[in-house]
Amino acid sequence: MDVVSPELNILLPDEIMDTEAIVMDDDPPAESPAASGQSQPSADAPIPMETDVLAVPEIVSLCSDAPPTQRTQALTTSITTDSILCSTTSATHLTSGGLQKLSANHQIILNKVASSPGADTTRSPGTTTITPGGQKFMVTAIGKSGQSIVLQLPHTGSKPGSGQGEAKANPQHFKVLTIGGRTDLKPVMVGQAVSSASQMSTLQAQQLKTVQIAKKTQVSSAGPIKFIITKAVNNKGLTAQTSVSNVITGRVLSTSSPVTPPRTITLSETLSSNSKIAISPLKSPSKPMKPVQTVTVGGPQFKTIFPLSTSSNVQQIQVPGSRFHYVRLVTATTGSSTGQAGSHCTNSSMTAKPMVVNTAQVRMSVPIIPAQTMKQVVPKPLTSSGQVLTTQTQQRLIMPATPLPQIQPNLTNLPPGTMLAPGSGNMGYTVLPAHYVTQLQQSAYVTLASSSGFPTPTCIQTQARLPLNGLSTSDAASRPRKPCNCNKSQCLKLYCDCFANGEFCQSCNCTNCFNNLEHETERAKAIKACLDRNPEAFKPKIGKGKEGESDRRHSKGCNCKRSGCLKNYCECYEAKIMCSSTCKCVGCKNFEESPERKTLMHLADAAEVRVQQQTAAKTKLSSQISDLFTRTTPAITSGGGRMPFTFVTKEVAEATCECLLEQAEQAELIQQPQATAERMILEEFGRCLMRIISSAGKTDCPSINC
DNA sequence: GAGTTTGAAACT
DNA sequence: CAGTTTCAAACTC
Repeated sequence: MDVVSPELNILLPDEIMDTEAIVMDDDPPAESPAASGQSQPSADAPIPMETDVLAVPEIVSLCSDAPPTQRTQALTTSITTDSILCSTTSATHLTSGGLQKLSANHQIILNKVASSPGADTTRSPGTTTITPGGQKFMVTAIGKSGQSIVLQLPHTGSKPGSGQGEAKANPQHFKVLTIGGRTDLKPVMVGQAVSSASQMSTLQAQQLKTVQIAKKTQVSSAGPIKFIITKAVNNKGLTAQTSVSNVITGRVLSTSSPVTPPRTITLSETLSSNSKIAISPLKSPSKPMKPVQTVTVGGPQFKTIFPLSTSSNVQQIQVPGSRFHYVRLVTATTGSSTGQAGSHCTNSSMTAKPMVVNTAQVRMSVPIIPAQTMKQVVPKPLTSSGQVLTTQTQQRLIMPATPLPQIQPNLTNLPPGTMLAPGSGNMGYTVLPAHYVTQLQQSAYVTLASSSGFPTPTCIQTQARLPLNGLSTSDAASRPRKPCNCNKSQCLKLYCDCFANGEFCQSCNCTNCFNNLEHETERAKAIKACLDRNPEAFKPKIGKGKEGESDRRHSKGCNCKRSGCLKNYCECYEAKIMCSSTCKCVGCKNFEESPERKTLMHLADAAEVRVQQQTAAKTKLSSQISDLFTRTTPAITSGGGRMPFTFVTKEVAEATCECLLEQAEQAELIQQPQATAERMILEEFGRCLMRIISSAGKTDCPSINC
């Protein structure tokens, strides 16, 4: 997968440097006559915006692809807010047409049409459509209390051959669409989808697809509408959810009149079978959100890329108990400010939820940090005045529209999972390590799961990682990160293992460390410098060898001269691989038939065996000691007994010594050899011990009689 | 723990 | 590209 999909790039040129969001409503004219009445793009505003409150109820409809006779129930709700923020994680390429099918099995077209009640919500161009077979779509309005919208897709027969089998495998496949900013997400089920709250548990257990649209209280009609749809799509349950998610930000058409053109939000994507979508409200009306603007681009390198931000809108966040730095990404805004940085994301249950998408084609990940769970350490103002703007937030764009000559050519060479976040540096990006993403996601999941009243079974997910310098994903994830000890490199050169592995320094012993978010500018520059020197600087050094060769081999090969490639100085040896033809080492002994290597291996094996034996012995000894202590404890507690050392009193010791001396005198008296004398003494000592032990539990003061 | 060795990375 | 320097990890004592 391309880092920047061509479809996405189509949208980028006008977006890259401004704060406009991606329009998600421009269906192809041929297919969307309903959308033809939308705000017409202009030179100044190529992307229609929707900013005004609708005076007329809007119809949010979800229609299936089924024939008109199988129309989806359309629920009507009055939407009082003008902007919608959604975030979506998906493998979808957002096209200008707003639709790109990746699979026929799961297609979701979410369409919001501003029209009077009763407007035709059937499957017509520009209407929301969900077409997985037998899936139900639940829409919940959270912008207004009690205005939950539940849309249910009729359990129509799936299109022949388009995932029908999958639909059968998961006959109850729900999708929840929530509109508004209400925090207490309690979807109301209508129709045959789910009729009671008690059924939500069932819903959770099943494949749940939730599309939740957070609506912002309408403050102004001038600003662009934020529209982020967040969807987490899992593949085949909760296990092995290696995925990448994509957040697509866009705008809703702006309407300034009650008689507005149809407002259409079209989100199209293809979901894998058994996929799940977890959508979250991103803000509440009372607390304007900070749009977490993230764009993830997945691919072989599992990149997560955050869009360029012209302002320093990265807020560093320190999560107590976490050894990772977190960063909150906040979009620049143009409206008034509240000065409440970091307090706008109010819905912890669904806000800033890392979404994981797993599709057959791409893997993307977008961690969106729940603001409430994080302690902001170094809030970075969105504006020069340090104020956080809360109105007319402008959604930034996902990916640069035009190629970034500085970064983009090297995007594929960043460390696995590298995330480019808006930064204040010259590059405008902050490269976040892969582990940050995972850790951040996991942390967010846990937080969300614990704090959310909304079902979150889909949130407990894990993210597989790509190999990290030859380590398997599990190894890379589980291995204890070795703290670095850098002094002069500021941890911004490849000397630093943390930096080289794409990690931030954390709990390291380094001095003058710049490998953290506090020095994002320097770090970004350093990364760029490294990539300039070597475009593959952050690629795993240990990769697959050529066909017929060893599975693992050093990409560059080592250059050892003195170590014989049998010490950890050698990167090949360190990676437990043998040197290959790519190595330029001298006196290499790290090859298959090398006797030195075999000897070393044997020694290593022997050492390992010894370690295991020692460990076993220690374990056994500890167990015995524990057992001994356990046996003596009852005597101590129940019989008023004493610890063993308490009855080896001074008197007892003196008596014992007297016995031993007497025994020695006797041996000397009978002129026994020294060896015999020693044996007699030791035997006497043994008898003394036996008497001490035997009398310990009987009397308070054991007597020693020779 | 201090000092040495080593080789990758960085620099020229 | 090659030689040199810098650097931090590995290693030794």
